Amino acid sequence: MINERLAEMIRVALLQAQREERLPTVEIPQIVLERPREKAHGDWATNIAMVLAGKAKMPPRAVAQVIADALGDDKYINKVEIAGPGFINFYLSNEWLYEVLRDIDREGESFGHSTAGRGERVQIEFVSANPVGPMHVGHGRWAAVGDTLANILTARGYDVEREFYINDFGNQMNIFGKSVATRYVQLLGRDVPFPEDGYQGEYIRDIAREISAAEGDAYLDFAESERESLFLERSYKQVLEHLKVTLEKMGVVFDSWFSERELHASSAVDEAIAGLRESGYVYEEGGAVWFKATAFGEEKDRVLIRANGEPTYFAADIAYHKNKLERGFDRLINIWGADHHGYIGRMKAAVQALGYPADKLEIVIGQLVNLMRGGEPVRMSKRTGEMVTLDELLEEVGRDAVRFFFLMRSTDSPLDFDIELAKEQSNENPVYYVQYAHARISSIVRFAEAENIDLSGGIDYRRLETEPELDLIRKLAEWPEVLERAARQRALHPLTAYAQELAAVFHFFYTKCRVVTDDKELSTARMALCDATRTVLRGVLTVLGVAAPERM
RNA sequence: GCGCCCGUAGCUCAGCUGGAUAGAGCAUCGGACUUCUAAUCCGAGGGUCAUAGGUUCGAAUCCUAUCGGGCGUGCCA
Repeated sequence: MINERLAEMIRVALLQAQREERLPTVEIPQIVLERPREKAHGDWATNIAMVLAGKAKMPPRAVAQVIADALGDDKYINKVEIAGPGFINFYLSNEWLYEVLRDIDREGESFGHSTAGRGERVQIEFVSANPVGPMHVGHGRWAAVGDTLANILTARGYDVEREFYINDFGNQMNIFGKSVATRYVQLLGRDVPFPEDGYQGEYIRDIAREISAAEGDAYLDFAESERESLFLERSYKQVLEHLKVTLEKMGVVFDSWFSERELHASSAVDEAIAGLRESGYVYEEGGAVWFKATAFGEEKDRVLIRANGEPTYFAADIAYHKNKLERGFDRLINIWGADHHGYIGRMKAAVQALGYPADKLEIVIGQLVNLMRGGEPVRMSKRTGEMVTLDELLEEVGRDAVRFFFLMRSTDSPLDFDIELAKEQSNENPVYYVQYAHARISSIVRFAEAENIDLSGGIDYRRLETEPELDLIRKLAEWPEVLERAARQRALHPLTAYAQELAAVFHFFYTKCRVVTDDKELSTARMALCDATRTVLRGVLTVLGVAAPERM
């Protein structure tokens, strides 16, 4: 990228200046290039002169002057300027901008992608909702975040796998079976109390109703425990299928579904504990089996097997992570809700106890979604029965807006999602703003083609020379940097921000520059610019999982 | 109590490893369609960056303290 090229030029200039003794021979720090906020300050700027001034015992501007004098000519640099307290500002030539358009034309939607990940195997585990009911809105956020993170890491050259960990073991499953069974019995007229900790949601009744509609009272005289376990299996399957359908509506497809039950069934949990015991990180106390998390700087040790002989969720999770690590991934990324953040330390401790470096496991913590309806908070608990499900949200707001909204905010800040607002605002929605830019370009391209303007006969990019045109190309040129940074920081909201910026710059260009004119050469060049913009816009929308409509 | 995250415009939020005059959207007000999509564009108002110190050429950004908010701190999952 051009900033790397500039940094290298500066480094060469510094070395030369030092050789010529115009600068004292001090160690050269990392050369940082940044985009100035003010357009008047050029395309790129560096503060290197100010950083060096102290060590060199020279005024910053004098250092800057020496560096500027030592810089060689470059066809992509128009002008170098010293400004303010000692910034060196670089103004790029239009030739460089035209080169960007050629890159986009050559690379298509993969413009901005790279091979930086070198095929490293990354597994992202996300959503992992308990299969005891429909997904709530928070799950939708993890789905969007995990899927898009997977998309951008793929674009950066990583070999990414999406996995859903099914928590289909333990107490909440039993309660689930008991809830359905009770509703079934009630439905058939028996006055039995609903379990105090049972799931209140209407969907429990729906499942019970389906069973009774299909098979009547066939299960009425079963022993309670038998009925419950039968209904549990049946309902579990149904809910799992439903999860997949909902995720598909979100545009999320998992490569792998991993069942917690399998761990227990295959004695993987016992083996994991045995392994830790061999390494000396397990002891017994008070009838329970403990993991020595304190050996890794944790505040306290954690129970693996309760005094009643039941393994904890943590024990299963250790076995799960052991399994993942043994599958040969170079890196594991888990996306967890903020309510799990106290869990990170002990999980990383466990990873180390298993003999792996702690940073092999990376946890992306996301704050939760506060669902609102007309300004009133809506409770999200599975037990209230009145929650708004992800399905309903998708139904009301639509997949594109849902995904875009979930990705718009920094993952580690809580998200207020007001359903009424999202519906009312649908025409003012940022997602429509971006999609409209795409549709508008498509319309222009259709019109231009009808006017016999085509790009196959060669394009003279030099005809693009006004500020709205050049600004648009500059914005296109940012995409690789945006993608790189988002992937590195595991942050998605810069992607939606960029999509909006690109759309805005295009809309401005549209009002200033007519594409189809009497000047065929100019029309062709502008058409090429529209085409490049559309290509990049598609690339952005693709990683976001949002549609790029041809018409609106 | 301790740990993590957070406090920026009326509202919702950006602000990258410290940089030049703190930004965007919404909302408010005022303009722009005989011409490729007005779901668009242009302009205006709106800020003690929670508070107080510190670090330095330079702080919304780093450090400390205080105030305020969220989450966690299970032999739950």
